[in-house]
Amino acid sequence: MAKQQEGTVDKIIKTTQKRMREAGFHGVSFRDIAADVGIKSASVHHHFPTKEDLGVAVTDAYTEQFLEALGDPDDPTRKPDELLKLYVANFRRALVKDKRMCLCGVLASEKSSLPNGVAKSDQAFFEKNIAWLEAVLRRKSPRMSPKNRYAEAVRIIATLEGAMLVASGLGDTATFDLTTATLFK
Amino acid sequence: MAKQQEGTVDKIIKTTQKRMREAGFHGVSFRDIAADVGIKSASVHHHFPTKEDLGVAVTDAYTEQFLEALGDPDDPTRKPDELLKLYVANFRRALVKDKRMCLCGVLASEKSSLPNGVAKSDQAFFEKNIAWLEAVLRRKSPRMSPKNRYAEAVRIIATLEGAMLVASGLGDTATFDLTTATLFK
DNA sequence: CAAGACCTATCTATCATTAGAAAGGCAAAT
DNA sequence: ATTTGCCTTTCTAATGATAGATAGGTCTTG
Repeated sequence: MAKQQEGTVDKIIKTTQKRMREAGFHGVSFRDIAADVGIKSASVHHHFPTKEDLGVAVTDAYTEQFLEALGDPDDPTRKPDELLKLYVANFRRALVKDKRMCLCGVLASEKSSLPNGVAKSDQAFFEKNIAWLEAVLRRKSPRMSPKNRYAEAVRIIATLEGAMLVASGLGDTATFDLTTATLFK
Repeated sequence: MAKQQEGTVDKIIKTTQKRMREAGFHGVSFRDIAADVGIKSASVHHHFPTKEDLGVAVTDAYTEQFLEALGDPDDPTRKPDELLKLYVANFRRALVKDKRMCLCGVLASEKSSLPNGVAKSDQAFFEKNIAWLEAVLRRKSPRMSPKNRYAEAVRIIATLEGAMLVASGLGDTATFDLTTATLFK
């Protein structure tokens, strides 16, 4: 049976993302992924020869999907404050709806043990998020210095990642709202 | 040769902590730990029969050591503001000096895949930290409501864990200072 | 028929875990 | 003081399960 399942690659990426957000890079195996998708592990290797390849693909897809949901930070039809609220809502959804940490947060916590390519893709997630936030802040507070803008952008993403982490550690997603309530003021 | 090495258990715990902070629970093996300590993996099992046992011991030891470094939050000879600065410094040291994430932050990010005992010990770390912060805040701002005190305590630890995570993701420890600079005001 | 997707089958390495033996320390019994 | 025996620690050796990865075949589609 060699049906070229239209979405096998997508299924693999989606399943891997889910599992890696639960167990980290080292807590996921080709066999588990294959079983979820309904194929054999050799078939996963056909699409992603090495685990590093798979990790990079999953991380990049996650980043792309995340940024796509945010949209253009310079879109003149949306106010900076709305965009920042959207940003928080995006993280909130990842935690409350998916019941899972941010993939790139999980990977960041085990970064020094990741294959090079995965570590690089993970870093790109943070850099792109910071760039998006800086763009919004440039519109919101044009007089803020670039240095302070960068610091504020980092502070926002750090607070959100931290809120997810602690909510996860406490096993209580309500903690996220408690933490992020005072993010902007 | 059956020399009862005085500190074998301590060495195992220390080595495991170091490795788990780099690679997470699933990224660590009995063999690696044994090799670091200079014994065989069977000997590690003698002290910690299962990986869950080892994980619990390491997490509890980390928590105890962490809280010990903080000291009594109600010590009248130390001002609340000093204690909060000490708290930040404690996290900073973990990141900058050890060049590693907080152990319990790493474990929190893969919590849903942890053995029950480890997940429980990890949660205890956060609860005890929050209790310590609440105690300090009770002295610093006696008129603050218990609910707000809790929220503020969670916000503090979340910001610190998030700052570590993002600093790790960016591969730049300076990010930690940038993020935590405006923690109190 | 050529290419892509998936398979069976297998490899080697590593995983956590266990059984059983050797070796040394310690203390009661001699 | 020496012997006896237990306790702890560590070892060798092996278990079955699982890891990532590969070779080569089969089927389907274009």
